[in-house]
Amino acid sequence: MAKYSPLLDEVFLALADPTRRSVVGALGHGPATVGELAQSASMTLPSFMKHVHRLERCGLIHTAKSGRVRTCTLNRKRLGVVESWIAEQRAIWESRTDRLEQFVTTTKEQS
Amino acid sequence: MAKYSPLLDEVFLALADPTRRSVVGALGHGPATVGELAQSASMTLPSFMKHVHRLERCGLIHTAKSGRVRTCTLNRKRLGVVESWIAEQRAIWESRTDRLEQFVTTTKEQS
DNA sequence: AGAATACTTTGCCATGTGGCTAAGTATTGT
DNA sequence: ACAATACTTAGCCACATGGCAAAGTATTCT
Repeated sequence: MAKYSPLLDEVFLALADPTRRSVVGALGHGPATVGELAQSASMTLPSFMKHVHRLERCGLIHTAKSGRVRTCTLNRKRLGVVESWIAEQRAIWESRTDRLEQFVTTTKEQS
Repeated sequence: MAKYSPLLDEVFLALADPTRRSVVGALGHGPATVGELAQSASMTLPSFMKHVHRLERCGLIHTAKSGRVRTCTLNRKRLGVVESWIAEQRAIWESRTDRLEQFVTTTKEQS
């Protein structure tokens, strides 16, 4: 359980940048083109594209090119991996496997 | 709304590393010393300390030294900033401010 | 055809990240 | 006192990240 997950690495890393979180927020309202998003981020296109690529690579967004315009859409489900991880942590906290409990349990079993 | 949050940057970045997520997972069972944690991460202490510092800096864990031993404890509440951010995103999705809705609303107002 | 648009590719650069070894410091055990 | 333990500090290194400008490509407009 709780194996190493490259996907979690990528998703958390993607969200660790204000520009990218702001893109996620913007796309929450609906799809937008790379140009529109880059402009609102006041950043050059090449720089901005790196953020788009990173978001796309970990599946947080999807992009498609039509003519010369690339449109980005949010993949809402992908945030689920973060929620799942947090839920997993909660499960650990709530499980009766902490040290004190373990001691008590073991002691009981021995009696 | 949804201003730039250095705390979110730090928390997400802290969680974007398997070693650090594993520390969070381990501390979910209860406090542990730096030495114990470093050993289970099969990493030298200096390297491991960087992870500890990063986790502490963003408030995900708290550490205290007693004698020559430093003990780490998880700050469960800190994961709340991630949950809040995701909740905020959900709120955006569910708000009626997407493009189609905005168009409809604006059009109605104009009539 | 030629110009304008919207990316895309390339290459550069400063800084950050994550690992190590070696040496230093403060506690604790004998 | 001396040795062992548990960090801590300092310094090095390879690679990743995040920004830019300049030049290239594919569409669309006139």
